[in-house]
Amino acid sequence: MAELEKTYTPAAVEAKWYAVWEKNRYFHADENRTGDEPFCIVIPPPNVTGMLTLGHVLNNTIQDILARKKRMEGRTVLWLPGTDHAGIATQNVVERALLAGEKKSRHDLGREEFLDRVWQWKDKYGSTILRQLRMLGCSCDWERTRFTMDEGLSRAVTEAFVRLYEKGVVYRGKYIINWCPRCRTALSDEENEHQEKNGHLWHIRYPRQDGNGYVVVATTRPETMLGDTAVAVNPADERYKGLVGNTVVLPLANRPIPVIADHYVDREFGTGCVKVTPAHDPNDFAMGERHNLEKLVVMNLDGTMNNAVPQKYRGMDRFTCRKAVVEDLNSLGLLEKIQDHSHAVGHCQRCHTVTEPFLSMQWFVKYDQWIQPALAAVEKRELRFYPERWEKTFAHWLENIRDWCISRQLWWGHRIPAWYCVCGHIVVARQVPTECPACKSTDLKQDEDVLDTWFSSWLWPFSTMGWPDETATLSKFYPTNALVTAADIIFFWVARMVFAGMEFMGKLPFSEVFFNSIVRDMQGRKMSKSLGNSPDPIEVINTYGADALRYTIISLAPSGQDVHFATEKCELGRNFANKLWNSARFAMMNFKDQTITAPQKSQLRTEDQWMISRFNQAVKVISRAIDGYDFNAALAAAYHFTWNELCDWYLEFIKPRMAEGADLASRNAALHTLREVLVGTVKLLHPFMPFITEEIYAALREYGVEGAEHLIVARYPVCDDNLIVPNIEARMQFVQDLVVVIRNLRAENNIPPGKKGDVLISAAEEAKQQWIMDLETQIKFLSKTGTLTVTHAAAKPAQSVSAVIAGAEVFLNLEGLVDKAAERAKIMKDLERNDSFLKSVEAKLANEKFMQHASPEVVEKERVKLSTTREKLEKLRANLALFS
RNA sequence: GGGCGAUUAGCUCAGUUGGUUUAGAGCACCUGCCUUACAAGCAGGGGGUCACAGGUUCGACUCCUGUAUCGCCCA
Repeated sequence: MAELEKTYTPAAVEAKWYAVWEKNRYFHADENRTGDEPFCIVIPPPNVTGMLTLGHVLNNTIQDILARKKRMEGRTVLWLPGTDHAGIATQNVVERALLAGEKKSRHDLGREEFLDRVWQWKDKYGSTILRQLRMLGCSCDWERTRFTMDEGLSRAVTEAFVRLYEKGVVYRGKYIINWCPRCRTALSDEENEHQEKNGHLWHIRYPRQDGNGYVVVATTRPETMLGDTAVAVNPADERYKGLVGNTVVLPLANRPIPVIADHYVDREFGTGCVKVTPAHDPNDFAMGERHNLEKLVVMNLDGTMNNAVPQKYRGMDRFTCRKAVVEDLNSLGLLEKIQDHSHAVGHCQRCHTVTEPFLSMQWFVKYDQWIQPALAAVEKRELRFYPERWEKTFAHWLENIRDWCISRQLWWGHRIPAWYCVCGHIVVARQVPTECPACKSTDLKQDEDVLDTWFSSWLWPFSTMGWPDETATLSKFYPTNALVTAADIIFFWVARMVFAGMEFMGKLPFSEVFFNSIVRDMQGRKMSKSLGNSPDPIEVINTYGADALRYTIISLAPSGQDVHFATEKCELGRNFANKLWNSARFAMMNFKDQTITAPQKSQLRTEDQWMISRFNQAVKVISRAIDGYDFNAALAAAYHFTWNELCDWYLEFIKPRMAEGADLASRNAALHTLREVLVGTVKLLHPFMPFITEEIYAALREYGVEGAEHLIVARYPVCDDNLIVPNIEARMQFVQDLVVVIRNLRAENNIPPGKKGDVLISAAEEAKQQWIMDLETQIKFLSKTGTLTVTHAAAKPAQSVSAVIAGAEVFLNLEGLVDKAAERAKIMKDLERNDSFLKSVEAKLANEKFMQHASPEVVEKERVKLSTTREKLEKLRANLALFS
């Protein structure tokens, strides 16, 4: 028979059970199973180069909680795992390693050789994070692990691209994009992160060509003036009425440029007169289109100035050039003033270099056709977000997006399936074309660029299931049920998956999206490598156990708020695991002495019925909370049930029935109740703490527990409302109050722990007297009482202290040790408290408006308060009299 | 500049349609306990004018308006 160690040690237990689960293929979702309701989640694929972070721990623990609960409810659960090739990030990592190791750049190796190296890297480190997820206990269907650059998923990417190109949704064009001069690639608007920077606003004089003075323009980026092709004012601006149509001479470059009028110009900004640089600013680009301005690119791809600028500035870095331009303008007397100015500057999400708006030929995805359907889906509640407020953010973004720039000047990624013919024709095709359909030439060159990583991720919910083929997996599991992710990728990923799902599958990819918290340190700072405030989850698991980490991070994560995490906090989880462990240990120490049989209902004592009632209540609360994505509340309820109700009260209550010589039928009833509730408890806790619960379940099975061999596939408890008995709960509550009040009296009067007390209880109601007698032994045991006397209406014995609860008065005999002054002070305090409470209740009931407006239930509650408080006060006054 | 969130005990947070609350929990703190499940524990205790100012209401931590501080998102 199983015997448990005194403290729970996670390491061996965790490895053992994970192996058992995998061996039994419990994680595997059978796409051919019929007659059940499937449940599916796709993992937000971590970067293939990544290591597990606490953010992953939280995100995946939540997914595992859902997966395990639904699995225990008998559904076929598919939690589909995999990794993302993370174009820029991965390429950067390998490039850095290459530079550090062999002092070579990717260009030294060449495209093919470099890609070989990336694949080698992926093969070597790519499964690290998936292995780490196993250590966390994640019940993913590993047999279906996918990678965004797999053959199948690559085929899906090509298919999506070609279809959208054929519909005109994917197009190629020359527009302003965000350019990272360090990564030397275009970025999407989402990858361009705005940061508030303290900069300057330079006011520059542009002399009029007619020699009639000058106009003053204000700019935050003076170096771009070298690419100006106009100056613009608002047509309604009286100050510049006569200026429009004139020509000014662009300083330094000495080029004549026109003054134009455009409604876009903000009269309030700077001087109300702006420089126009169509090749280096999105708004100026639009103006350039409207006015047919030349679009003059003045920079190279690395952020240095190109040959379109005067000799002096060529080859200068853009920021060096900014200084030079300002100095030169100043020495020419053309710098009117410099103002401090704070503004948002775009930075590369990956390397944090300041990005440059840049005119460039790129591939784009048109968003228009999906915006209204996506908004409608949210509107109609077909797509729900938790917490709900993200729906607003989502809608706001949808209403303000620009087309998606999807081409990247990288090597690592899906190469764009477009070929250019010498004749100028573009072939977009699923297969490598052999000849140009226009001119039959075989001289075709494939586009050098790759696609944005998100162009593969947005297909994830169905590309992982075999799309574009019509597979059994797709038909069973698509659409998925829930998506659990971090809110920082709501635009990158969530929104685009919604688009792709509608476009390619004709159905939303999921109906519910839960956004988990961001994990921060105790000071509220984001976890980061450079701050060194980011604990390694694997070390945490090794120290405290995976269950403890899972427990801790869920209990710390309030829904909708950030988590403040510190490694030591895992003591929470470890302590709870140990508590659970010991409750099982206690149970089994008693199980081994007696064969447990199902008791008659009449053999169940009050505390047994109470425990069953509380358990069913817990089932209801916990199950609902999980289904409502309120994991924090679910776990708090599970904690409270396990620790405070099962351990603190029930286990203590039945101890007298465990003693030698106790009635065996009663003992059996307690053991049976305990066993069933304990099994139920580990079932409730299994989604949160899979390992320890599986271990306890295995041990319990040796004492006659029926059901599945392993907890992971056992049936999740269902609340039986008939077993929730308010009368039993009220009875127990009364007895608990009694025990607490006696303990208080003992503590207040410094009764030594070893000394038993004599207690007299006065209870007017017959029923309450019976409640007490029914549980006399337990009350005595828990309150260290020697003799317990219950009467209808007792006068306070001399040399005793007293306390009043609803429905009873308790006297503890002190054998002449009463400290009269202290006792009086205590009673006075109690009197005052109750008296002020009584007054507030009386005031309410005397208030006509309250009686008019308040519901009958509320009024009744107040009446009950009134009578119980009056009764208490009466007793307290009587007792006080005895001490004066 | 626009939007969203937060502000409750020393710390981290609950408080779900306004009245079961004289505002709760965990940690920390204080007192007493190795009571044969657990000292990673047990029993008891102290500690909060619910950020501030108005308003609605018979009644506000809860609803409304404004202010302050902090954080996030978007431009």
